[in-house]
Amino acid sequence: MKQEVVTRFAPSPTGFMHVGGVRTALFAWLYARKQGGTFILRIEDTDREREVAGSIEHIQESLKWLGLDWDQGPIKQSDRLPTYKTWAQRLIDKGYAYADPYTEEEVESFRKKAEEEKHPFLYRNHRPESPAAWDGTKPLRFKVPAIKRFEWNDLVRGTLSAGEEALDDFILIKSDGYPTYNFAHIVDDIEMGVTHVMRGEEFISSTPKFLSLYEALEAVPPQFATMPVILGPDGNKKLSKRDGAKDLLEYRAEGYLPEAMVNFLALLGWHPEGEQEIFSREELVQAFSIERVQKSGAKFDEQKLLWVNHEHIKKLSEEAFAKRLKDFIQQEVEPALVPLVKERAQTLGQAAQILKTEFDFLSGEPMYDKDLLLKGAKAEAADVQNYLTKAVELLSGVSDEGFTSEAVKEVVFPYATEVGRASVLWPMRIALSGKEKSPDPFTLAGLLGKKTTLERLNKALSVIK
RNA sequence: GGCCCUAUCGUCUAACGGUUAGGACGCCGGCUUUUCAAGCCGUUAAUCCGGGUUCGAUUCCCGGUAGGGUCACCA
Repeated sequence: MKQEVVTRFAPSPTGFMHVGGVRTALFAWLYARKQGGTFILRIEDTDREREVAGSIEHIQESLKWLGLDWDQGPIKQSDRLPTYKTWAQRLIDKGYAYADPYTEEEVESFRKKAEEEKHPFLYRNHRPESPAAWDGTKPLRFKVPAIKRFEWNDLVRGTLSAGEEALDDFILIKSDGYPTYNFAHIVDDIEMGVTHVMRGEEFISSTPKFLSLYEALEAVPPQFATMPVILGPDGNKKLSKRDGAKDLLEYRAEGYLPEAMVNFLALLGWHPEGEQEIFSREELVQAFSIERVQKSGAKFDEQKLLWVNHEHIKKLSEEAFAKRLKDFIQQEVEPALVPLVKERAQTLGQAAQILKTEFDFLSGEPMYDKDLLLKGAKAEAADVQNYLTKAVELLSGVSDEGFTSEAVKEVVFPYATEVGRASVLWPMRIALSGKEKSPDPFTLAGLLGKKTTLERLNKALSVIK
């Protein structure tokens, strides 16, 4: 009988969605979807101090943006306190849990001493001989049943192991009545039937504790798949908020496409067979496999993210891109400009910027600068004047209705080629756009129409004089 | 300090004992109907070091080195 795959994403509500967490969520989601399994969203809100209001909405919005839908949840651990108490009681009954008799200060002094002696701190060295019954005012600690070496399989790393030092009597229930992560996540994974746990490297060293707890609870542990870390752009440090890591939704605000983000994140620490780089969400689901997840950490390279994003923009139809851009800038976009912006902008943010600063030639009255008009022209002012005059003359011969960019090109281009392209086309382009950077003069003329085109050319002529 | 993990171009990665070590991003250069963008073509660039095993190691083993993780009433 094949067991159905169940994965989960279990963030804590800190108000910040870092890309590392998102990538872990993505892999868990990809695997669940690929296997036709279940993906659970669970909120690990057992630390009341760190909880930030609105986090749960923030998490859900982030996942929705990326298109990572969940089948169950959000399940809040804070709603399940009685459950953890029940499971804790089982451990107490079996003699695998006891009340911690020490004060926080006392434990702290043990820790300090161990640190000074350069030994790892192990609470179990201070295990009380006959602890009082747990009344809920003191932390409840797990009594590790057997101090031994652990070895287990990781779907990404292969066989992993740890010595006895990794085992300790950790806290199950805090003195405020809330369970710790160490306890709650295991109870939940058991109750929710989680089969595959995707998680960060930082949990490798605590795995023996988890395994020990599974044994005490007589439950079968899930499969573990350790994800590689995502590192900051400089150095080898983990990408963190402190080093300027952005919240996921900041990328949305900058105009990245969710499918591009998913594509980029999937390729950070995973690679399918073959040399394809651009994938749709569905293609990723098809191609995904845990076996091809990378072991070593990967740097988050925004340059490549930009490229991936641009590739996805290029894949969009003009209509689709126009719709996204409109939604992004919250205003209508001149249809004629859409294809021009689409090939230039790597993000919707860039598109908005280009529209505002470079492609405003349709509306505004260009300001002319003689130096700029002549800058790229490989001819004297007097010659340029002659060329433009001739261009005006040629364009006057084109009918109003037939004044398309193709028609403009047809009459101007041969002439420009004859006398020197740059000498005609550069000043013409500047005359029409007023900008050093712009689309080509034919496109501009077609967009502006005959009347405006001629007006602008004449005005430029008067400036050159 | 203990325990643990990792190691191919600057970056993301391919090559699961035999390749001129491949691709992509970026960089640089060139081409294309002027600028910018796009497009096309091309150049540069890597197996951390030392031992084994083997006819043959990027690949397997051991040891270094480097980087990282962890040792919370945080997750």
